[in-house]
Amino acid sequence: MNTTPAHRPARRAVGRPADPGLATRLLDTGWQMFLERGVDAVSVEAVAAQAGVSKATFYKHFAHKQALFEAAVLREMERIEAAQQPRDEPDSTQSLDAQLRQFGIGLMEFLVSTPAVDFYKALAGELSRHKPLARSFYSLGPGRTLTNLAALIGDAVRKGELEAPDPTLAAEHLIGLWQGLTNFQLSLGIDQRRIRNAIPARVDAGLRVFMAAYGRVPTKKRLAGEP
Amino acid sequence: MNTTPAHRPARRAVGRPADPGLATRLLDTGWQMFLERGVDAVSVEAVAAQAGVSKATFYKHFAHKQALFEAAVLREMERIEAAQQPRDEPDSTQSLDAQLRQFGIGLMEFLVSTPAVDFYKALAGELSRHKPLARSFYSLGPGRTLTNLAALIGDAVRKGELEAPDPTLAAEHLIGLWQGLTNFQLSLGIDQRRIRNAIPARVDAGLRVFMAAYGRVPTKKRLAGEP
DNA sequence: TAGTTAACAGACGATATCGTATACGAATTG
DNA sequence: CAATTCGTATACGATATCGTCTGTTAACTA
Repeated sequence: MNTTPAHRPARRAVGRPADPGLATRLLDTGWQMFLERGVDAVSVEAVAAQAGVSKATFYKHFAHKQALFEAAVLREMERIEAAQQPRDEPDSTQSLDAQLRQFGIGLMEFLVSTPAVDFYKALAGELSRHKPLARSFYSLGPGRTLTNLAALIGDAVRKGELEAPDPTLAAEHLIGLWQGLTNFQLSLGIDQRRIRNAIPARVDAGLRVFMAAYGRVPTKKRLAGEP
Repeated sequence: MNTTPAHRPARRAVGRPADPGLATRLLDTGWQMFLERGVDAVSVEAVAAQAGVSKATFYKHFAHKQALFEAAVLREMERIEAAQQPRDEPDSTQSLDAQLRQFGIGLMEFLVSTPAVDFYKALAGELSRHKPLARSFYSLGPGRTLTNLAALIGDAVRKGELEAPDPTLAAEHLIGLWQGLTNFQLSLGIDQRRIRNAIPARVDAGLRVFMAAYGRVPTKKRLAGEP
């Protein structure tokens, strides 16, 4: 049965070896084209050509065009999940303020990043029809961020550093403060650069407002917007 | 030349009168189908059939399918603009708090409404490629709201009711507090109903945080989330 | 009633894309 | 070299949709 020894991982070493990067290349190319022109507007032939591959070869890797799209979405979701790991675990030796700041900067930098924006656009458009996918994206992305931040805030409350009866609501407030109207601007393709540059200031300003409301000691000294 | 008296508004009263609601009906039907299935996935024939009209008749009203889409977008933008008029002019005899509350409830109810959500989905998806349209939507919708709220806050600052060095930033903060993560939830089709029901509570909670930070007298008595 | 215009029904040619199928070239192992 | 597997090139049938066009009926005015 096996042409290879049983203790080795089964591998077919006969014949021309498969191009190892092909599937990835197709995913990359296809995803990018889908984002630029929309799924329906992109033909399989075009994707194949762009990836330097014949149409027949494409169909050896993906059964339908739709399969390519779904695979690309899944891969993108894995990336989003991976990007969340390091972001959401702030250095707990730091002060609360520094931890929140770090969280905010990580979050905003992620939200502004091209993959996130693109993914969100695609999702809002094509995938609001795929309810299950949309749900799992929410709990994997925004939902998870909310949970993590709420946990951080909850800890601070227990330590007496914050006063927040509902940590989840507080977390949502903080995220809202950071976000402002950037969600609109980003998904409409406006001012991406300016937003990116303003991230630290934006995070600080939001944090000051947050602390004024939720801080244990009312720290209303300097207001957001002034040195 | 004129078959009608010159002092009358020119009207062609000869022949079978055009169905007055037809263009509107086509716009309604088409827009709805576009939102449900996406522009490319909807055929002209399907739109015509759904509107109870033959394909030929469709083409007498719109040159292309694209023309229908663009016309529908423009109409939707006009609606959005119209919906803004009454919302953004709060009763100035009321207290600041009441005015802001009114503004927030109006805003959130609008954001949650189906037309707004649908339009936003469509825009993020299909129209992020139409830069000019996207820009004008932003300044007509979110941008305008921001301006109006900033003006309201600026007035309050001049009256000594608020302390906000940068009213626009303050306005963005307030909107962000109100919005929270609803933008994600809405455009992903999650929990629309729950969000709608929670609007007043959400607006109040956000407002309390806002006042704690920007209020002239630190009003940090009861925090958001507790009676 | 005659003239005129709106709308209908349906066929049409022109494309475009899908997914498949066929035959050939390329790379690798034994 | 022979066997084998990957990929290429390209043609193919099957749809599907586009936008047009023809001929007919409906509604209304003068």
